[in-house]
Amino acid sequence: MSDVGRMAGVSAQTVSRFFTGTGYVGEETRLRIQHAIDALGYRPNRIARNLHVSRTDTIGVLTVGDFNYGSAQTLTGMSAGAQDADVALITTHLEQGEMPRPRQVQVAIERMISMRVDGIIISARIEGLEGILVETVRDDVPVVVIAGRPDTSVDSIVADSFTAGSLVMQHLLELGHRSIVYLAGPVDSDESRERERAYHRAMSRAGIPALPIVAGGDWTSIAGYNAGLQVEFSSFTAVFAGNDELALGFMAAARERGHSIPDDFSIAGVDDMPEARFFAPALTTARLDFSALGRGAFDMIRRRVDTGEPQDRILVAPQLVVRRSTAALSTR
Amino acid sequence: MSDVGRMAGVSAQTVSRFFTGTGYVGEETRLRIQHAIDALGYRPNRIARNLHVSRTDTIGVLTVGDFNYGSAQTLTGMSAGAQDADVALITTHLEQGEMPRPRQVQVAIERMISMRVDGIIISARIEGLEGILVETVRDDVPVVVIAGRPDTSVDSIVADSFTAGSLVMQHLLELGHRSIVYLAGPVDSDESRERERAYHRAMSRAGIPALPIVAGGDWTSIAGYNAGLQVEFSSFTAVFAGNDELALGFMAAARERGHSIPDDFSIAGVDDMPEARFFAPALTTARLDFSALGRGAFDMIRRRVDTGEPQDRILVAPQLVVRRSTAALSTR
DNA sequence: TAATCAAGGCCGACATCAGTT
DNA sequence: AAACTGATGTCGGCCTTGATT
Repeated sequence: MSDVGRMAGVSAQTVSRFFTGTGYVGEETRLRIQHAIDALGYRPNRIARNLHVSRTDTIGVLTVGDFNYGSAQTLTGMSAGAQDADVALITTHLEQGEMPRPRQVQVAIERMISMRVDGIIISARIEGLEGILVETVRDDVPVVVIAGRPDTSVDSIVADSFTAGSLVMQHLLELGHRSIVYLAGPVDSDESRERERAYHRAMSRAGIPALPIVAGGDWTSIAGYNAGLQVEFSSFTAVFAGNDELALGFMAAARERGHSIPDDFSIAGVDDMPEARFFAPALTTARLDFSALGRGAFDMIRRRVDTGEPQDRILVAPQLVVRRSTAALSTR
Repeated sequence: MSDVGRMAGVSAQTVSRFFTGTGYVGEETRLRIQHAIDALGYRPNRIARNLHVSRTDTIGVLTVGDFNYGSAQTLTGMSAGAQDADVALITTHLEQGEMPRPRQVQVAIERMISMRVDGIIISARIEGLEGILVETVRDDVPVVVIAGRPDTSVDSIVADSFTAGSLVMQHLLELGHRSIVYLAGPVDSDESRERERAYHRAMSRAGIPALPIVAGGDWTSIAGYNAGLQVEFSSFTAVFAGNDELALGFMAAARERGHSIPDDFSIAGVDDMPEARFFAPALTTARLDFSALGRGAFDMIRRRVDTGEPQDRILVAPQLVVRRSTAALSTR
């Protein structure tokens, strides 16, 4: 910076003013400085700046597990927000290994704080997160959590899985189905549990005994496929799948075993990933706008950073999309 | 830091040594310092550190366009590398809008350099990238590009689309197909063009006139679907789809129009996304290991940062996965 | 008085070198 | 000599104060 100043015949302080816009810089001086910057190929050092300034225009993002449609879209949404706000995202991605995850999370957060991020978005359900937050974050930095369960003390945003499940269940019930089974996602997923809760409530409200939950284990199509290989097809007429991928795998297994959809049973998922409408048959599903979710999370952390005030929990509303995989129960 | 020193009864300098591991710190002093750190909840400020140290342990990642299976997996791979190497990723995601993209890219790179990243990974084909690199990066920071065309002057890594295409074409030809059509991805995509090149070479080597390219427009299943609505089905017996998603959409359109696969025609894609094996029918495809691609890109930029030497271009090898969507040409 | 610019201190760490047991 | 520790200067900006036109 002093080089630039020297070349432009002014002090380094004036060059600083040139960049920050603080104080006055003469028109002619401004030109000379700009000229010197170009000539020298000078680039301001954000690090030095951030040492002084409290805000770094940087948000930390923590994600866990493989990117599926939902999490990738969520990240896209956050990135869009960051782009618009001219903020940099520092992303840390943790695998879902057997390693002591809480420790990893702690280390990751610790480093983000070390880098003086303005805020942190945690885009995953993490076991014992509250404890980590209390112990590690200690209000040093605002945190927004994208997670199913309303964590009491933290700002949070989430796709409304319960309503999504309710929409699907209502649809299946209206079609006349009574033997409905829930194909679950990961057991430790709030989203899956919320959808399951919707399942149970819908069943009990309809006065139908709930069927045993079919466990997928994770959100992948493979899990759905494996579930479909083991399940007893005579026990149900409709499947509520925790997400579209599970539904896809399940349908493939059903096909292999000689069952046709929706003639033999109906099936519906959650998410409405772009591929869902091209499944065979096209999948009925509850659409979730993950891009808006990510965007919302980013906006939320920003507001929190700006105002310092706690933010109201946000639920991203689902929308039922009816396609060919669900049909009225045939009276056979 | 000086607070910690004061509390532990030592100078700030000794505390610094405590963290960096440089020089000697007495056993007992070490304990006192650790104690003070815990008591004060002190966290070292990486920003201040980076002001001094040349390496920031930070890599910038630039991505463009929506996350599909490939790009999401690539990001996962890079993140895994970063996690292992204890490096932070600063990600910037640009939408594929009509905005003057080169300008956006330039701004994004400029900011990364301002943040003093150790290196930059550009995970996309970008129009006029070489110019931007020359003009903006100016050797200030190493760059690795994930892109289809061997950019002469830059380190690069890419999935071997040409071989992938060749594998698929060889498979289709061996099945007896001669009327094969290529369902293209984005016109400005090197990957799609490489696959198309493989198509043309395979056809000419087999002494068969190439059929007109069917344009998808982008990589999405919707593009494949639209193409499938317009195409003349009597003109081919096999389809080489630029990727799995295009194939999915195309199959859905074919189904709608009363064609069955692989009886009426065969189809194969590229990628082997996890869903591909559950398509109806299961999709033959050339598997690409995007996770390894991302991992390789990260390792490459690290080596470049460490050694300063140009890295050899890496091609990630594909692998043919034969499933039910392709069958021998029936002699009708 | 208003516009413009310079000097010096400081942010929080680290390197160097000198000093102490 | 070896193990340890402290003082000083520096990284590259920004802020405050004060001087100059």
